[in-house]
Amino acid sequence: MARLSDLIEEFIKSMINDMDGAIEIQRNELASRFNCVPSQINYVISTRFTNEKGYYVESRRGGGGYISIRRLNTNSAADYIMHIITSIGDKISQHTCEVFINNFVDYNIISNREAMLMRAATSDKALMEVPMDRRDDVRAMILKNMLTSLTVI
Amino acid sequence: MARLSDLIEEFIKSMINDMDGAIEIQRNELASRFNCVPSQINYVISTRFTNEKGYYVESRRGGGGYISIRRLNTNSAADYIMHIITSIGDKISQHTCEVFINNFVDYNIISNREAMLMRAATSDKALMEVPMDRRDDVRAMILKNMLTSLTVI
DNA sequence: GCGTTATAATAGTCAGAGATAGTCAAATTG
DNA sequence: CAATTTGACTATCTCTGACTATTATAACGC
Repeated sequence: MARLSDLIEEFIKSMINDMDGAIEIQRNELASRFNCVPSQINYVISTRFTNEKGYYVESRRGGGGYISIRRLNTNSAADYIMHIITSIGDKISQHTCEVFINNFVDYNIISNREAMLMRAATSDKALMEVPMDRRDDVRAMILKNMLTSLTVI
Repeated sequence: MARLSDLIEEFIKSMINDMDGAIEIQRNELASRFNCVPSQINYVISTRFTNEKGYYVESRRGGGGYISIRRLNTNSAADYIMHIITSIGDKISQHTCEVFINNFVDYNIISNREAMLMRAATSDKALMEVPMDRRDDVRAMILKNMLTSLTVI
């Protein structure tokens, strides 16, 4: 049986996605949407939207009160990636490409496995079929495309 | 006379088969189906669904709790990938490529993020710089290279 | 008008009840 | 004896509700 807390968590997360990383909700409104007591919302927030999980929560009581939830890091990771994408020109060598990829691993933006996939896709070995003088162009496109896919979440 | 534990083991295994390698059960429900105490389920799991025997078990207590059992792909994942690699010819269309990638996700061989990276690297968009009549060759090489990298880990 | 005091509208806390699963050792079986 | 079965006790997660805390706004007294 699906837990109510999980449903609420999902709902909030998709709201956050829709709203580009930050939302402001009203506890009672959300509770009544899910037919639960308001304190259940606190439970969900305190167990699922913690700091360690990358969220920052603020709230205010009284008339016009609210709970705001912001997703941390994710956006700055996306920003960082976007920055790198724009800094990559029309061409990139295999070596420079690897430097970038290693940086992403260092910054915890991608996992080791993901790094291996990216290296594999941009290696000279993979681009053997492409004439040498066009390889760095193709590589740049592939790398940019992969990076862009990461910013979509 | 067949021991109860063996019956439960068989039951779980056939469920896993029916469900393509992964199930989620409720301890109490299963116990009452076999008219035994709940802890018997733990016994069966700890003696028959161990890591060495190729299973991965997770559980959660509390309301809506569950026990999930997954059959590991261990070496067969690498075997499966190698098999796919050899079955990919010198050319592959974007569409066929995506079918493969989606299958890998379904078989838990790659994560969703990894799938996105692979799609991004093999899309026509990424290969724009490559002349149309060479694209499927380059794509095949990139895909094979990425797949090979996965077997190394 | 201005400061003070209710009132209403929020959100927070915490402890207890309910719903699961885990552990371990004694009893049983074959 | 080794494997299985059982059950009492424990651990963990979820849900609920009573009580508390905070804030905005309206009402009041001067």
